[in-house]
Amino acid sequence: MPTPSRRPRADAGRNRARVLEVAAHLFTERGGEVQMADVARTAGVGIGTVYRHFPTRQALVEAIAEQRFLEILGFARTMCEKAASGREAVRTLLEHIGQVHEDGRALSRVIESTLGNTAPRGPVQAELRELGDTLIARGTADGTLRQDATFDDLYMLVGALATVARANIGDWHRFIDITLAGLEPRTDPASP
Amino acid sequence: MPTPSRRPRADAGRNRARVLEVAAHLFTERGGEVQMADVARTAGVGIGTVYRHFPTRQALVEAIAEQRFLEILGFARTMCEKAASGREAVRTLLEHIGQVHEDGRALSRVIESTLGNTAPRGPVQAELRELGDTLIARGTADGTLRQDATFDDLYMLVGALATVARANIGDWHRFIDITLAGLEPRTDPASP
Amino acid sequence: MPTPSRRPRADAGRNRARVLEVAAHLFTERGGEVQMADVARTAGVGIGTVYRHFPTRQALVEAIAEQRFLEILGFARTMCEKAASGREAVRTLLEHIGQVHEDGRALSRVIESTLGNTAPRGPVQAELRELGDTLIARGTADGTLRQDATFDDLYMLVGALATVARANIGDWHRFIDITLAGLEPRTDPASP
Amino acid sequence: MPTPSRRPRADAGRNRARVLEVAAHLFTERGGEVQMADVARTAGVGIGTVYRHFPTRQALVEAIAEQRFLEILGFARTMCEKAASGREAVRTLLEHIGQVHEDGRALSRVIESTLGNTAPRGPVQAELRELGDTLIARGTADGTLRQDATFDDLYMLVGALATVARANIGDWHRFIDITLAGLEPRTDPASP
DNA sequence: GATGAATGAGCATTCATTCAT
DNA sequence: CATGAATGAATGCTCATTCAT
Repeated sequence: MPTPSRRPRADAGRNRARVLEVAAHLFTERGGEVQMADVARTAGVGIGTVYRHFPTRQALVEAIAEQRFLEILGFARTMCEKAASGREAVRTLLEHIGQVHEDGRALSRVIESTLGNTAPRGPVQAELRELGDTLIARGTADGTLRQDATFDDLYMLVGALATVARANIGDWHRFIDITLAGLEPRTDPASP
Repeated sequence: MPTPSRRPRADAGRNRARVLEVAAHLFTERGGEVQMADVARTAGVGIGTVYRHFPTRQALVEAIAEQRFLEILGFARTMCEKAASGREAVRTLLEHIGQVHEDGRALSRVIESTLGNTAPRGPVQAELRELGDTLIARGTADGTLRQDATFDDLYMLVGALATVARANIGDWHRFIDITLAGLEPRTDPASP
Repeated sequence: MPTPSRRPRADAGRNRARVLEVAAHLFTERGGEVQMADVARTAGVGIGTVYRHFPTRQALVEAIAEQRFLEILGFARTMCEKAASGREAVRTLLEHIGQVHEDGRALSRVIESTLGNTAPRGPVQAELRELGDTLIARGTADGTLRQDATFDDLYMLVGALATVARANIGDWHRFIDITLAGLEPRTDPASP
Repeated sequence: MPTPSRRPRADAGRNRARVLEVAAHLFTERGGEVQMADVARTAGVGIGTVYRHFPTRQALVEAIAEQRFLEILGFARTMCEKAASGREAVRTLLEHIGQVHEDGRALSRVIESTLGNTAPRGPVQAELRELGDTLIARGTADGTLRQDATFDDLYMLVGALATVARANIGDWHRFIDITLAGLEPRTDPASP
C-alpha cells in the first residue's frame, strides 16, 4: 500500500483516507463492537489522529456511509444508460444495493444503529435525488413502471431492501421481484 | 394500586407480568436508553427480581417481542375469517402490523437492535407459521395471490414493512399497496 | 477497622463513610491528581461503588468539604462558650480554620478549584450563619469588635484566611492578628 | 490589521507580543477552558509558533502574570508620590489591585490555578520588593502605619485581596478597609 | 423468593506537547 | 523560523450483571 515511510508528510488527508478505509473494513468484519482505538491501531495512527479527522464516532460512521452512497451513485450512473428499460434500470440498481448490503451486513447494521435512517446530507443527497427522479421518469415514460410511481417509492423500497438484505430476513432477490412487479403498470386498475 | 403492603402476597409470577408490562411501556416511550434498573424501579421491585424472571436484558426484550407476536396472532385469527379474499386477509394483517410498529416505534427499534431479526422461538413460531400458511393458501386458492406466493414471502414482507414503519422511511400504507400489487397473479408472464 | 469480612453486608452506607475517609486522605496527600479509580482502589471497593455514593467527582469533593465544615462547626460550638470575649472567640475560630487549611493544603486546593468559593448548601449553611451571627453579636455587645462588624465580614475574612493558609502566602497567624486588629472598635473614628 | 501578506516580515518577536496579548484576552473572557490551539488560532499563527515562544502552557501564563505585575508596578510608581500619607499610598495600591482582579476574574483564576501563589521571578520581583519596602517605610515613618508593619504583611494582604476580589467572596473594598485599619498604629497596646 | 449494593470492564473523548516538513 | 498534523496518556462515567444477606 502507499505507505512509503512511517510518517510520510501526511500529504493533506492521506491519513483520513486510510482511517476511513480501515474503519470500513473493521466495521464490516466485526460490526459495532469495533472501538475507536481499534481503528486507530489498525490504521497505524494515534487515536488523536482518528479524532482529528472524525470528531465523533458518529462522524466516522457518517463518512463511511457517505462513501457507500457515492459508490452506489457511481455504479448507478454507469448502469443507467445500459439498461433496456426504466424498470430494468431500477432493477439493476436495486440488485446492486442488495448486494452491497449483503456483502457488508455488519457494516450496514452499524450504520443503521448509529444514524437511524437519516438520508445523506448535502450534495450527495441532491445527486441521489436527481438520479432517482431520472430513473422513475424513464420508467413511467417507457411504460415499464406505474404512472404513479415516485421517487419516494423508490427511496422507501431501497430502505426496505437494505433491511431485508442486511438482516437476512429472506431472499432479497425475491424481494426485488415482488417489489418490481408491484411497480408495473396496472393492467387491471380495479383489483378484484 | 395493588401494592397495599410491602410484599402483597408474592402471588406466583404476578411480578413477572408486572415487570413485562412496565418494560414494554418504558421501551415504547424511551427506547433503548431504558436501563434494567429503570424497569425495576418503575415496576416497584428490586432489580434482582427482574433478573430472576429475565436472566438477561435480551431475555426481557424477547419476552416483550413474543407478547407482541401473540397480540398480532390474536388479531389475525379474528380478522382472518372476515376478510373478503386471501389477499384482503393479508392486507388486513399487514395494516395491523404496520400500525403496531408505527405506534411503538421506539420499542420496535429496541427489539430490532437487540434481537436482529430473529423469529420467535417455540410454540408461537409454529402458530405464526400455521397462520401464514393458511392465509397464503387461501389467496392462491381464490386466485387473489400469485400461485408462487409462499410463507417466506409473507415473512419477508412483514420484516420489511416493520422497518418502513418504525424507521419512518416512507408511507407504509403505500408500501403495502405496492407489495400486494406485486403479489397479485401475473397477468403478463413476460416479466422474469 | 470495622471490615470483618470482604463484603460485610454493607450496613447502609458503611462503604460511603469509608470512601469519604479514603478520598479525604488521598486528596490531602496527593491533591488534584487523585483519580476516582485511585479512591476506589484504596478504599477496596469497585469504582462503581464510589459512583453509586458520589455520582460525580464534584459530588465527592462537595461531601468532603461539607464534612470539613461540620468539623469546624463542631469545634466552634465547643470553643464558643469558653472564650473570654467575642473577639477572642472569633480569634479562636480563625486559628482553627487556619490550622485546618494548613494541615490540608492539597485538599484545600482541590476543594477550591472544584467548587470555586461556593458556600455549603442546606442545613450546614444555616448553622454556619447562625454561629457566625452569634459570634459577631457577642463581640459587638461586649465591645471587643467594631459596632459595624457583620457576618459578611467574618465570611470574607475566613475565605481570605483560607487562601493565605493553603497557598502559603505568608504567616496566617499574622494575618489573623492584622485582621482582628482591623475589627477592633475604632478609637479614633476619623483616621488621620 | 498588520497581516498584509502571509508572512509580514517576521519582525523579531512581533509574534510573541501578539500571542501574549491574545492569550490574555482569551483567558480573561473564557478562563481556564482556553486551549493552546485557541490561542494560536486567534493570534493567527500556528500552534508551533506559540510553543516556540512559550514552551509550556505554564510559561505562557507566567508571562501574562508578569505583564500584569508590570502594569501594577507602573501604576504604583505614578501614584506613590501623589498619596497624602504612607497608608493612603498603600490604600491606593490595594484598590488598584482589587480592581484589576475584579476586572479580570477569569484570568486571575487561571493564574492562580496554574501558578499557585508563586511570586514573580527575576527583576520584576526585585522592583516589586523595592516598591513595597518604600511604601511601608513611608507609612511607618509618617506614623500612618504600625511600626511593625513589613513588606511581608503587604505581600500577604495583596494575595488575600486577590482571592476576595476574584472569587467574589465579599466586598473587597470593605476588605481593604478592615485590613488597613488593622495596620494602623496601635492606640491600645492591650491586644496581643 | 426478593432485595439492592457492589462490581468493573468498557468507552468515547480531550488536549498539552512534539516534530517532520 | 513557522506550521499544523500527529500523538497517546489520561479521565470521568455507564450499566448489565452478580451475589451476600
